Amino acid sequence: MMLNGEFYQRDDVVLIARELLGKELVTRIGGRITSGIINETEAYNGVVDRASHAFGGKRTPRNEQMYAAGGNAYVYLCYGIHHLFNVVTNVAGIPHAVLIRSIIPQQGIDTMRTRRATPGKPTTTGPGTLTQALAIRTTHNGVSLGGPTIMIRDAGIALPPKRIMSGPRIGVDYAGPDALLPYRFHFHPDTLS
DNA sequence: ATACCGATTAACT
DNA sequence: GTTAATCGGTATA
Repeated sequence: MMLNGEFYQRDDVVLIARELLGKELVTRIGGRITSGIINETEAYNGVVDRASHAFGGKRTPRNEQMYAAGGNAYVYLCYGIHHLFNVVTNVAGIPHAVLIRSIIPQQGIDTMRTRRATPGKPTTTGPGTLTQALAIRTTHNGVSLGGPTIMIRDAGIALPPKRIMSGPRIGVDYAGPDALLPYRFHFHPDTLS
């Protein structure tokens, strides 16, 4: 059910990004449980990836969590506004991470709508909006993904490889040749029953 | 101490 | 399609 170190601490972050599709991300924050099925991810391949915060072995107070053992959260602020949620992978010392870009709402949909407070706009599509819907903030940087605050579990959803699409990552044009790598994975919400 | 910029979003034209 | 919003991280001094 709940994903564990065996899942997170593997070496292939691109494979993990693909396998996180269809898993359920759950938070229990502010006394409310909210969750959604992950349907878009991006892999960030550590020191050799120009798009990664840890490219070249860079280590700062912000990205320190990327160097922790796989299975916890790396949350940081982008554009001064948006809290972006990443899953740390690989063993301690190897700074791999997977950015969660979109979920399909499951539990606590009313709560998520209230938190978003922007009717007519997607409630959980986009890395900044899903964190708002789930109430994930930079204060959750470093928390375990085994709960009790944030959890990722296998909801038993089978995704045929045919439904999974891949392509270049979003907003990383500055990364030169690495901007073209097919490290983004997603599937269309309609293909989920 | 100061300046520049970003793994984005929403509200515009 | 364009652009303002908004502030921590990082580099430079």
